[in-house]
Amino acid sequence: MPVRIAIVDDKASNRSIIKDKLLRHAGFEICFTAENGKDFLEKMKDLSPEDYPSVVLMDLEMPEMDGVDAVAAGSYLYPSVKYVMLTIFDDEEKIFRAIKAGAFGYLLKEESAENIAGTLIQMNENGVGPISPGIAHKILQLVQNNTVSLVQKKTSEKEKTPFNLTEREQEILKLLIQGMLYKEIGHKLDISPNTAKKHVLNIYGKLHVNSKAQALALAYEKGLI
Amino acid sequence: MPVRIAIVDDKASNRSIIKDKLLRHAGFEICFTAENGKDFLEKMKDLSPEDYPSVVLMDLEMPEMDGVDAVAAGSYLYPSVKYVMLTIFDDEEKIFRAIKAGAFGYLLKEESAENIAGTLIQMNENGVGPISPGIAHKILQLVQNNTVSLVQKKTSEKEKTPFNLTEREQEILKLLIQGMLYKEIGHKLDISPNTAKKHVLNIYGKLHVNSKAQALALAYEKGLI
DNA sequence: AATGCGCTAATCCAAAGGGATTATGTGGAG
DNA sequence: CTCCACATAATCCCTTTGGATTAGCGCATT
Repeated sequence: MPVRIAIVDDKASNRSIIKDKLLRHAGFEICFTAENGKDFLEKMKDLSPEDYPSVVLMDLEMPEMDGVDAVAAGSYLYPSVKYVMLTIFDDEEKIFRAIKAGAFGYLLKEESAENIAGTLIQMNENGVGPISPGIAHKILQLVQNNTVSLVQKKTSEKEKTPFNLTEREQEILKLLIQGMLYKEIGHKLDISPNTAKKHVLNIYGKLHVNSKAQALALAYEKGLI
Repeated sequence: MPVRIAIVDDKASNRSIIKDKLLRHAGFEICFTAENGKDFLEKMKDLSPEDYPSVVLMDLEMPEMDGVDAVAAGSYLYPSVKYVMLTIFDDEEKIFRAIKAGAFGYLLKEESAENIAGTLIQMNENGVGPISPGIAHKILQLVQNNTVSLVQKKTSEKEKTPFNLTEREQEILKLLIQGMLYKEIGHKLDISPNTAKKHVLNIYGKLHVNSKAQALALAYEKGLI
């Protein structure tokens, strides 16, 4: 059966360009088009469930109601529908908000202009949300830049020891990070400063660094503090 | 110029399969291969910077040192190198940790088996990290499932000069934080190591600390990185 | 009993760091 | 013009590190 598509964009020219592209391929059926988020939701309300589109291509920037809000509402009201953002913007904030709102995919127009149909077919085959490489890269950067963080760890994760540091070594790394000297560490832990030093050097080996400063930098950067 | 590639995988068969695939295309040069993270880091240590690979294809599951740790250390020690995870696993936790550790791309072996070369070429052309659709989808789900949250970075407008450090001193503090020696700082800034040292000692005075480690700790704590 | 690993400890040596001080050149503020 | 802050540079002296090595002890696995 054909894939039922809805197109939401405030520019008539965009709507028709996309529509034409899709109709050149068999297997697509344009369900309806809308000019903005509000228009989309109203048109959805008039449909009976069997007439719902299975995919909505949604522009982000629109008057009346933008794509983020439309997806937020739509993914709640019609959770069976897949919402794919199709926009020229790659602003991190927008990407993040759209995804949080429930977007199933996120395509940059220029990246996929020639390939919307192919992308949608692929999506329909393997159930994986389409994401432009550029967007995926942006998301990856979001994660890397610590602008994003893992909130919950699910199961009782065995909390892997970073770099195979032993407990003692982690303990000593913590003191190292506080700027303590070997002798101070030794005194603090009631061991010889020589031993403290030995541990520290062992840590260097595991971290593949060769100075306190490098160890600290690595520890901070990788968050194994 | 050819793209210099290193391959890190514990299975010799995998290494040669990947190697063969790449060598069938012009424009790739296999820099070296390694059996695990430790092996990789050791081989890197023996290279001069001009011999560094520009891309490292890294398996995730390896004995001795796994891909996450290797990338964590590698992305710190050799930040110019791009690390692409190439694995059969798509566990969310692993994806997240690998990305946090500094992975530039993340490919599923089965998805890209026929297409590693193409993916790498694309990456080299547009500077965008390669990510398998399946992985991108997983990341998107991570964001959606509230397992991840946006951490608002607060950017203070006032741009306070921390601790009355001069511009030069801040510049030097940054290098200090990267774990550089006096002589390295001196070389980097084209000044005498003695001068570098003088600056560092002046910084200590202003920060009221008396060692690199303490300075770093304070710098990180106060966020004047 | 033997093996392996982690924690403890020590020693020697060379390199780097920390502290104090002195000195020169420059540019801006008074 | 002079004063002062800053960047530059050097020297002396002592402490701290980093690297390599050796070794005993306890504990768990085999």
